[in-house]
Amino acid sequence: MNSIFGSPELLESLKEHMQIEQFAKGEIIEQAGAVSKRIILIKKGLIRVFYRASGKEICCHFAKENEVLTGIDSFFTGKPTIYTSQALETTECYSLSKSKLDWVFDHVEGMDRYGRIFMIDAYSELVERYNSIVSMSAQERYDSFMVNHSDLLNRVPLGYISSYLGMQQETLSRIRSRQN
Amino acid sequence: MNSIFGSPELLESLKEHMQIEQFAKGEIIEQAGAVSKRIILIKKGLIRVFYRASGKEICCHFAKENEVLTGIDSFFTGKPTIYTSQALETTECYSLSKSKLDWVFDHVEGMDRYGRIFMIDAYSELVERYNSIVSMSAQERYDSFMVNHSDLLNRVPLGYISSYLGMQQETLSRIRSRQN
DNA sequence: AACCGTTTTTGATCTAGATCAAAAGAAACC
DNA sequence: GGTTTCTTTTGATCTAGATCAAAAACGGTT
Repeated sequence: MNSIFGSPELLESLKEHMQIEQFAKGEIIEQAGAVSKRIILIKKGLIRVFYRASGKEICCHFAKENEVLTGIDSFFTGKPTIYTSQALETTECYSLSKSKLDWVFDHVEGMDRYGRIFMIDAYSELVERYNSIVSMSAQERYDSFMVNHSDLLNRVPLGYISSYLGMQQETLSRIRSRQN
Repeated sequence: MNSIFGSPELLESLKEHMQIEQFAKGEIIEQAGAVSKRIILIKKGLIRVFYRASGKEICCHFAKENEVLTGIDSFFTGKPTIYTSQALETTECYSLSKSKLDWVFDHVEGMDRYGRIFMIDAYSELVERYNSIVSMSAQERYDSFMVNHSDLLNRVPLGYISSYLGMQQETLSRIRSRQN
């Protein structure tokens, strides 16, 4: 999921143009309403991405070390994002500004292709989440989360995970307890 | 949603390399399990895309005239698709084989960029559907479908629409009747 | 260790939408 | 026009998960 930075060698050379940013636990990295202006590669830490719908915060993504984070809806389209991202732990990132990335897209051979492939990956991931919510029960969604992201269970408050899984916190708690 | 073919001029020149294909009502265009081998631009008609989950057919997409259809999961990755596409009306298409499109990606300047943008559009659309299923009631999903796709209501059997909207056919029927 | 705020669990009740079943309408076919 | 088959509607019942409410558990802080 970090193929947007192309090959490992390309990533190394891009790092020269990237800034290191630090975020404290709880700090807002990007606020809903703004235009996403940087792409982030997480070195260490954990971020949640959420949006508001009918008065509630809905968590739609977690990103941890070695993963790439960007408001795809906004970063590539230039429209204001509906997503807020927040550090859940002390987090250290490499960040690349949009203007620099645009420069890279325009000047580095093959970069558009990496971008296209990055989007295909993101799309496939979303398709899976969509299907899981349409055709799986709360229990099944929890099971599948445990298979793919069991490490997050101890790093993320339950309420964020439950909203990510599309259920109430109480429901998740009950599922978890009847599991032993 | 047909930006994958680039500019209107590019589309015109691509049409020379495309075949015209006809499908009868009910005909299967691409079967689940196969590798998607062509991209289709619909000239006239209507197609549904569905997959099987827990014994049921779930409709995940409709495509009509002037829209582009491809198994994104398979066409770009080369893996077998889980989707079946079927003509719901007599349908006429332009079709471009994967090998030709790959050639285009390799030889036509700027094509990867169109591909990337096509993916961004597809992604945005999916995000909206995902959010609607997570945070909207059956009634609200129906309302929003009516705003965006009211024309399909008379062209598509109710059962396909209900599965597209993530509800039972009976539920959709009831919603529709209490509307007057 | 006692206090306070946050997170998680447990209990009781409610409801949107599923499921099961059958009737009513439409189309398609001879 | 009547019979068969497919589609939609209507009715009765059931259930997963939501909601409301309160108790327990878990940190931090002083």
